[in-house]
Amino acid sequence: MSSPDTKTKILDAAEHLFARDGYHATSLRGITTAAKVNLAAVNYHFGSKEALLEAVIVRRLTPLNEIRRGRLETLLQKAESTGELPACRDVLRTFIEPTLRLRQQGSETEDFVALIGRTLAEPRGIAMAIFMRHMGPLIQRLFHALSLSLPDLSACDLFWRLHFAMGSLSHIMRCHERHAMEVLK
Amino acid sequence: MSSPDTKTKILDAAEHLFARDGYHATSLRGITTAAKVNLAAVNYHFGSKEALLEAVIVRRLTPLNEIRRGRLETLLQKAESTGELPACRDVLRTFIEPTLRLRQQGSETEDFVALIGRTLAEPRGIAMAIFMRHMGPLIQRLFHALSLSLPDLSACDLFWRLHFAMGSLSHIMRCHERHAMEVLK
DNA sequence: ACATGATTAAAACAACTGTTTTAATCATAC
DNA sequence: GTATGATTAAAACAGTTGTTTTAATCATGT
Repeated sequence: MSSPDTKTKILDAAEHLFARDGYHATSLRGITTAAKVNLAAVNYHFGSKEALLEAVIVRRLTPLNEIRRGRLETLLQKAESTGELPACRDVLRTFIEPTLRLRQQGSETEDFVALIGRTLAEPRGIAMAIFMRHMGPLIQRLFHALSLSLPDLSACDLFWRLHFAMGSLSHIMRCHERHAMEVLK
Repeated sequence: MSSPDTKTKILDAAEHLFARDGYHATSLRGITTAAKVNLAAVNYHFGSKEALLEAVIVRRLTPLNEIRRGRLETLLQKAESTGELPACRDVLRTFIEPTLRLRQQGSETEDFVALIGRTLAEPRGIAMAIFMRHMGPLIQRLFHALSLSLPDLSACDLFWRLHFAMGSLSHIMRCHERHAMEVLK
């Protein structure tokens, strides 16, 4: 059990503290001491505090989005081949289930889920800009799939429904309890 | 139109900036320059930054809770006098409607609503401690009223339902329409 | 007009912030 | 072993933070 390398130690500590206290309330010194790492290591390996936040988010968001995109595309292909409309419920599942499954994998990823939930709750924060930069295309694809599954719904109405669904998801993500899965069901 | 006094100017500016950027991302210098007031005025009138946050919250939360408590008690009395159970929907109304009505009153109170919504989304933040200090008794009373309206529900289940209802309310409070559009592009 | 207390103004305070710099240490290849 | 580049360590940097201090100004009552 060799100690993980500096970069990972920083990412883990930052993920935990950003999720617990928020970006601005967390200092680099707090992160580096928690990670048992020299202060300058953050700027050496990541460049800046904001770049560290982006690295924390990207580390887990990229593979997560890959899973979501894969499930969404197969669902769309299946719908197209059978000529039927994709079910709205199934479309949302491709997005939400991988997220909640991530939390069950361990307490590390639990911090990440809480961080994202927190990010969604701060519309104009730094984290939100980073988040949207890596979520934009997938959200557009999700919106497209939903508009297929609900052809009679206006784009405006669909926007608001998706908006509220995201609000509920962010709430579930912030409050990590086992009941979350049952609620979706 | 005489300019409002220093205390009010500070409260207004702080309310706006706390709601927009969050507690930690807002500096006293940012507040005092926005309020066109000397820097030391904050510590003179309020004592500290945290006490200012509490004053910002209390200013609107106290009268709001007074309305909520009044509506809740009259509802409970009416139920007791008629011997019927209070309707769950009506109980929640006493809590939620005054909140949403506050937002319609103007852009000032809109900031406050956003601030509270933001507070509810940060479970362990400074604002949450202040918030709960002034909400505790009323929430207990609300929980009691809800347990009356849903007598067959276990306390545990009721807790979780109320928990999710609060999550939805906080989401609604956080997102005025203009912010919402940006989030989902 | 004057005295008294409340308020404002400007400056300084120490502590902390993210970042940079400079040296020391490490690993690795020759 | 020695040279080379990557990593770590310690210190210093300039800027900002919340808070205090000191003096000036204001308002108010007699």
